[in-house]
Amino acid sequence: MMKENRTTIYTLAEELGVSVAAISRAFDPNSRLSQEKRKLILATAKKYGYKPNKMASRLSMDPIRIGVLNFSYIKAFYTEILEGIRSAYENLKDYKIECDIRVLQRGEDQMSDALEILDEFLIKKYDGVIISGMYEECVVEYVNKLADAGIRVATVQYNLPDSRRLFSSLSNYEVIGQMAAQLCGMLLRSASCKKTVMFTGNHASPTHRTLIQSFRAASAENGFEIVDIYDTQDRAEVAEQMVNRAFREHPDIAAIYASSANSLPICRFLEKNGDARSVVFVASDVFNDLYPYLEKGYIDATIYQEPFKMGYDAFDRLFRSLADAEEVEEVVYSTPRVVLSSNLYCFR
Amino acid sequence: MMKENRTTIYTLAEELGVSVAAISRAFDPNSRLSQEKRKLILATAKKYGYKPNKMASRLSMDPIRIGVLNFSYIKAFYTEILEGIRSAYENLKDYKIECDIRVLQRGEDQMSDALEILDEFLIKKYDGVIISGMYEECVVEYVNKLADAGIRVATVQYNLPDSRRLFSSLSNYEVIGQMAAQLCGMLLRSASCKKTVMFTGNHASPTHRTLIQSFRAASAENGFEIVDIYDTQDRAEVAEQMVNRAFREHPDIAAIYASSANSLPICRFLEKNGDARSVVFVASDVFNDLYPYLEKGYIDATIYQEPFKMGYDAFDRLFRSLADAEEVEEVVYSTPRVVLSSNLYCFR
DNA sequence: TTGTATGCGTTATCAC
DNA sequence: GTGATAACGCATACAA
Repeated sequence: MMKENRTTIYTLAEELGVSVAAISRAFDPNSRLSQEKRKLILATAKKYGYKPNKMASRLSMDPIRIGVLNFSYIKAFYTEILEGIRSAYENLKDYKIECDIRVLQRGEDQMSDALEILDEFLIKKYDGVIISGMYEECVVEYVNKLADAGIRVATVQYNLPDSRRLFSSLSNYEVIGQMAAQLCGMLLRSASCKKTVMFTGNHASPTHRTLIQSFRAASAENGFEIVDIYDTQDRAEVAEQMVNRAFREHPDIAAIYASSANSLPICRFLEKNGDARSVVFVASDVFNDLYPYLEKGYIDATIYQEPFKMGYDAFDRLFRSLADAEEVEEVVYSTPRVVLSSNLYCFR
Repeated sequence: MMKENRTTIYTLAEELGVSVAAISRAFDPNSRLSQEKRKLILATAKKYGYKPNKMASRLSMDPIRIGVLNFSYIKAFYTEILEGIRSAYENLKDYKIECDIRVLQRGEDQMSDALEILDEFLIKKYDGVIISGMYEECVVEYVNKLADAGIRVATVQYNLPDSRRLFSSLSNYEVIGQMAAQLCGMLLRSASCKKTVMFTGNHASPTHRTLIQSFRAASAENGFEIVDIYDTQDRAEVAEQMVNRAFREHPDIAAIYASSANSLPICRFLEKNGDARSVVFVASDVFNDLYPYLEKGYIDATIYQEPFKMGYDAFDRLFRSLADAEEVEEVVYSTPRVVLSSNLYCFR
């Protein structure tokens, strides 16, 4: 077995007749080192194909401390985001990361509790903070306080573009709206009546505003007409009322797009109405209670945001930004998936 | 700033009055250590939530050496697989991995060249080997030789279930066939004529046999009829002949499913024939030349296998199996995606 | 600015 | 079986 020829700082130091410290410093832009020496080192490093081993380097450094605040809206959805964050942490923790995860629930906990936690993260001088599920204006100020202290903030699911967060990990709602429209169009292709209604979540959230706009814009080119849009306010009772009202006001509905996870009341309505099976129905998200309706054909397709991936990406990129000083794009999007009964099996 | 309280082997060693070596050994099942001591150590480790740092441990061990052999069939597809493998390597190389990647091309290189490389991997006593794009019977023997030498073998894209490979990273062709059928059914929903033809790649490969079977099985429940299946032999000229023949033999074709990446000749045919735009067309894979046909609407949907992910998963899991002695499922599937013109943008 | 020495968390080698 | 101790590849406090 041949002796391995790994090139390390020692190899380079010897080769160039400098100290290992010099080699090490050459790769840290904040480290003082003469221009020429740095240049020389970096050049020969490239020649040897040498890259510092992040593992070994992190080993001799202070741990990176990351705080996570999850203010859950729809529980299942945010659970998946959290699982993504945890999974990324699990994959990266050998790099000496400490992770402080706090989970609050809208309804049970108050916004003030959430903001208090952000202040706690500030006091503890964490290196990075991930905020998920918060879009309210009042959060901006807290994010900026963190940023002022040199703490890098990532947001998940909501953008907070007016804050000084480092980046956001988001669903691409513009694309989702277009996909929903195209699916409706495809399913209505040879249909005679193409009247379509949309059921949204809470109109107040930026999410649904984008979805409405995008779905509406794409309706024409996909050859159908949106006759009405109903706000379910993300509450089951309201959704139930709305679906009844919709079919009363438009008895000849040909297609439905539900842009929120609040689609079960609609499913139940369709199930009760015998011939409603022929109504085209495009839903959102993937969760347990939805499965039977996809399998029975009440739902034709649902669009999945992959919240796990959103959480994973947020943690992963925040770490890389912290550890490698890697540049991060301001927004990273998850790629929405079309889920049908035929591939549902892959998601359960 | 508080002093950090990381628990390490030293913490535990001190706590239990044993040496750090003992702690280390406790986590290696092959290491000799008295039963009671091991038990005690493992118990208190759990109490402290201690897990050995894989990073630091790999640092003091010999590098893990992995050989990769890519025998490309469709170039674009295998390039993506390779990129996935490279990306996983990039993410994991801090764990002291050495990676020897060999790329051959069917047509230019011979099977014997490929097998020779496997023998070279054997002689070099690599720890793991990844084989991608090889399904022929003769490969089995070589895989088994590697396995005999204690080398763990993973295959990508083809299964080789009769060999003693450790696991395979595959597309789920059964699901893909069902998805294609459901998409055809959806697009034909209100159509009067539902005659469908299928164009496959090389019938010889296990891939297309599965796809045909799965697509055929799902056609009935999706309400359409398969009137013919044409083998394009994965060659453009043949595909061109076949599509001409298909429309000659069945002038009233309502839908087409092309299960191989060899779908461009079909696109061109449809483009030439004025009213062919109304023919339902479900294609396979995502690559540059396909974009315009999706955008113009000749292709309604294409099913993407995410070869990048297949390569990534293969490398990632092989490493974990090697480094952590983690159990690996025998088969890991990528999750096929539905790509439409509306979300095509996410893939280019 | 530059070099020396030490530590990071773990395994391997060698003694006992 | 068990315990010291030298690596592993790198960053940094400290000294020069």
